[in-house]
Amino acid sequence: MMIYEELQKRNLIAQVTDEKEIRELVNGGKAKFYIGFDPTADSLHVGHFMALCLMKRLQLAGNTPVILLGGGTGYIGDPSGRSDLRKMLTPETIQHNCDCFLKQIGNFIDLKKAIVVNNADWLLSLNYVDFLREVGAHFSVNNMLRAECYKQRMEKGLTFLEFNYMTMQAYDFYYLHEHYGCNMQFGGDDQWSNMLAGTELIRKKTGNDAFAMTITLLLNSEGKKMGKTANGAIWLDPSKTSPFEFFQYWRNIEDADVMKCINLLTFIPLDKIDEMSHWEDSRINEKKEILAYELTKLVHGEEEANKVLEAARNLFSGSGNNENMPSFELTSHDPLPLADLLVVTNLCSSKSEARRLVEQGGVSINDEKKTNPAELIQLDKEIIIKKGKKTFLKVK
RNA sequence: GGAGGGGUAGCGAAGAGGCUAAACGCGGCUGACUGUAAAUCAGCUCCUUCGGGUUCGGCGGUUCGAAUCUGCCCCCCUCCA
Repeated sequence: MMIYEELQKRNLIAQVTDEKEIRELVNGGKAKFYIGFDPTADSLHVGHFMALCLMKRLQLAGNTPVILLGGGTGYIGDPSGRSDLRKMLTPETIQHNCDCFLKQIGNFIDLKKAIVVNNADWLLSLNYVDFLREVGAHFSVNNMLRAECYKQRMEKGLTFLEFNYMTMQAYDFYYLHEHYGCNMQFGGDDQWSNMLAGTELIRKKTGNDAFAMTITLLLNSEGKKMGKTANGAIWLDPSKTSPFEFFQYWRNIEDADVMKCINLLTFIPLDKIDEMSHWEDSRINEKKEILAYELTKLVHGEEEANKVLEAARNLFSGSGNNENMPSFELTSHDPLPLADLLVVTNLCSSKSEARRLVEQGGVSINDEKKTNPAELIQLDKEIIIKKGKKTFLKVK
């Protein structure tokens, strides 16, 4: 099966500008495609992960990826899909975030066979009046305001700064087209208007065709964005989201979302996926485990995935082996009241919360339920704290 | 620049001088039931040394007492220019 058909089968493709042309380019390995990553945080998240997987799939099929770090667009902030103004980032933060991104991207993509660029290199030195004449003249404000990404903001307020984001992204595409022969752009479905602006700009300025394709947004069965928890995004950086947490996130997704995620996110061959979709309902947990394992392997490596899988199995089917359980190292081993211990180990964010949790019977230590938040806990040897049904922590 | 309407907990939204750490809904957490799922049911949901402390865009003022009244400032929305 050709790569384009595989992407289709996996439901990865949301929208395309020209299906026939894109199919030919991609299947023939002739696509030089770019995906932009704006440095909004110091780690990539699951949304980026999908884009990177797509990049990897296309790279394996012989196409050339162009990784665009948004060192310049990070100064503006994309209003798409946002209900409020993004916080302005300092130049130092932007640089730091770009560095973090590139390091993580290198874990997925063979950078030797890819082109890495940073739009700071051409955006930051633009001359305002020149830019308005060269690029601004090709944009219709009337059309821009009709774009979905701005419509949402027309009520809540949109700054001129953000309004220009689309022109920047379009210019990126044009620049990459001119200097690197880039003929295609991929991105999240919320980027559609920005991407179209790019293909139009290229056509107007050069008469050439360029193409755009968006990736399906990862939504759960309730239509909400996946890859987020109450505590924020699921990060790919192990120091921000531990491999165990990462694994558990996928292990705990709803039944209705399992096959969709396997399709969209894993590299499991389609015939195997087809077979899995015919498994009996009773094997649903097996599917979840495969999903969690495969993704952990992709993001954190096979060794780590094996450890985490084993840790999860031991914890939930209770063989007693806790070697790979998430752990926390104390700096002091003096006895602590239980509530304080929960705060110190980051299991609770305040003592009040800790106290409530204990009083509601949500905490046990070494399998013994604790109900007194003031109880002094001896810490001279290793203990295992269980919070709720699913959170385990080895404290040493 | 002018006129009007707003800013209350993670979000939505009541409250219009003391009975308010602030109704209600969503979300989140814990417990029960389960399959580490969903649905359902029950409890919890600012911090605390459990005495109290700090909150309703910000800084002042009035008052015994302010989320509520008041002055200025910031931000958002609608209309006018």
